[in-house]
Amino acid sequence: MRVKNGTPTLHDVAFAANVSTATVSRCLNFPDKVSAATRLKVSAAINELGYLPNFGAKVMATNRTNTIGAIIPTMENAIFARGLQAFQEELLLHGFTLLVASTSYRPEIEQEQIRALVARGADALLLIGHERDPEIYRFLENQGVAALTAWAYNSQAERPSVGFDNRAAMREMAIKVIEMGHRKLALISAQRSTNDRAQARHSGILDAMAENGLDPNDLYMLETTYGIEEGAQAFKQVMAANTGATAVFCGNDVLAVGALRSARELNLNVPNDVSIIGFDDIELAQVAYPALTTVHVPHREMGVFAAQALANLIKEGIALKSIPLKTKLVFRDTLAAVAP
Amino acid sequence: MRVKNGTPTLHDVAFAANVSTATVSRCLNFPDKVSAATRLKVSAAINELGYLPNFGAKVMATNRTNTIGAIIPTMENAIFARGLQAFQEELLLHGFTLLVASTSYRPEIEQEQIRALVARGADALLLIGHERDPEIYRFLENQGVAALTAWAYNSQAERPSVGFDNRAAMREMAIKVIEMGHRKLALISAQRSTNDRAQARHSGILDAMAENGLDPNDLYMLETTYGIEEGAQAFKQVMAANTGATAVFCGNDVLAVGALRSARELNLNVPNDVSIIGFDDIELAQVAYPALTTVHVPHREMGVFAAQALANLIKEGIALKSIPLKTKLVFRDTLAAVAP
DNA sequence: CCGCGCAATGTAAGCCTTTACATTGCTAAA
DNA sequence: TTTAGCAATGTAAAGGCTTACATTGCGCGG
Repeated sequence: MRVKNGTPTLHDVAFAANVSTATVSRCLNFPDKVSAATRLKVSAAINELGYLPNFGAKVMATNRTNTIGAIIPTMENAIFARGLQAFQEELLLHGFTLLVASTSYRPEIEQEQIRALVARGADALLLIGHERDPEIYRFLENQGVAALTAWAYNSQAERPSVGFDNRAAMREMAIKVIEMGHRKLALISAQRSTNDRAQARHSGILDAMAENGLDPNDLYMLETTYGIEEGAQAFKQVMAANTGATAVFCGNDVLAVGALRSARELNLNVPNDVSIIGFDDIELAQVAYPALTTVHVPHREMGVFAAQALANLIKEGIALKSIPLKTKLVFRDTLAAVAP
Repeated sequence: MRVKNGTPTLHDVAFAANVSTATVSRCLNFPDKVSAATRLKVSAAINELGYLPNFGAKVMATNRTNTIGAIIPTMENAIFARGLQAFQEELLLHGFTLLVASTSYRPEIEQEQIRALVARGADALLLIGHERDPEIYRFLENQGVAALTAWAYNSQAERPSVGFDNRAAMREMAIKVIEMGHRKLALISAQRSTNDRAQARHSGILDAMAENGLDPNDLYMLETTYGIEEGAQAFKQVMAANTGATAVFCGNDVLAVGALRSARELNLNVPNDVSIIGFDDIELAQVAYPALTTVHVPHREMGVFAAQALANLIKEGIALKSIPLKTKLVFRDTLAAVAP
């Protein structure tokens, strides 16, 4: 008997099982279209030969990779890592594999990455936030690749998204803070120009101020990049500015934890001298000392819903639709009523 | 002029540019094998048609996806998220895309995932730790898919790996601890049966004890799963056991942070009543209060080296070889000399 | 002015599956 | 017994790229 050299193909299996390639293919993809006897013969042959379908050929024939791409700023940020992990787990349940790319928060890079993942055959994409060059949406449409936005929800947005209303969430927190007697507020924000979540959170505070008789122009705002160190620096600047702020909002928990550290270094008591408020409720928030008051975001849920929506789209053709998720205020130890 | 309906193919581009498909292909893959004039014509045609190479066809023809798979326990663990992020960034520089799968620390699932990623056309794989059914290595070999192990380095291991010597690192830390007068030690470890890193760290402590006249049998050890809460529980058990331990090692920073919380709840002063030592040096370690003494692991470096090694293997055929990385003890505020 | 050698380009086979359509061989109704 | 209908299986085309090999045409040394 002649020994084949390369990896076995469908043909080899068909030959070994004494059936046609079509039958083998059916065994693999639609087992109940094949009689039990043949199925047995075929699987025996497959096992014996150690056959594994050729990925490229399969893609070529079906025009489908069963792969979904996600493009996030960075996995080092726990809020993305957590959501992405849930996304991946759910994807697996539906038979999809996850392709990951990251942008380091740089929009130009996101474009490149979108093209790269489409070129790599992603059946659909998960993106973060709405802010994006319209041209890239045209590109996706031309290529027939669906995209779902996550980590943000905006009822006005025309594109489907799974997420929460950053503006409403921050507004809710700000209202509480103002109710506790704080009149002078500050915000340490992420870069708003390239981050619609940061923009929305900022707007939320402004909303709350306006609704409660404070002048939104009085909000002392400062932008910085992501990181504990950056938050620490920013907090020092806020204090140095002598605005009399009694509550410092931070665009995310990481910045807040940095602020907390600076407060300790400046010998400021949190929350008695100054309140610090985070956003996201990642692990850090509980571990920080004092434990951080923050806005809880259902990251895992978001990942799961996103995966389900995308899987349903690809497998069943069910159109994407937006799914709003609820945030929750978490009061821990860094927010206190202002001293009378 | 007839308008084509579907997405444009190489043929269409060739026709539009009035050259052969081979020339277009060369333009894309070996631009300097083509004259400047043709290159121009061709790129004009590509732009006009909005041509994007068909992924499946390309894979089929080259038998290469330019995709590398990584299988990690979970992205929610910062040590993997950070390394994976660096891995992905470096991969991108070399023109590869990252496919991610996770195992939730379950070995059976890892097997499945390895097969899944190979079936999805991964050109090579990144795996965590050495512990693994030999059969799966045979499978990888048969499929011609290389695998590199990371997050662990073991000079005796026969497979190539990029990582650090967990045993030596923990031993070094334990020696310091013992030098500071600690005689009763405890360890809160991750599950050793499925985690060779946890095993190695345990052995490292045993080594240090034996070398310093302590009886290794006196180490009070307790295994638990990953999580702050789990660490907190475990710490309470350690204290309840009344072993008189003055230094509690933790298999990782997350467990250590949990232990720290429990210590606070038990009104134990860290480090005066009890020292707590972590491992990994993730962000949490600096943020914890008191800041955690721990072993710093170069996660990003590890990811970068792993990506380089794999890229070199696939593109240049340079064989993988093991790369040992250095850890560093980081002394912060949770370790103190034992009171005389 | 000839012809060699080389750079540029073209031709066409091959990569492996899926699947529309064709065929076969039954069962069961008439 | 005949045959319609159906389940099981087979045949072969299609899918779009890369690349070995063939061809063309030009420059340059002799």
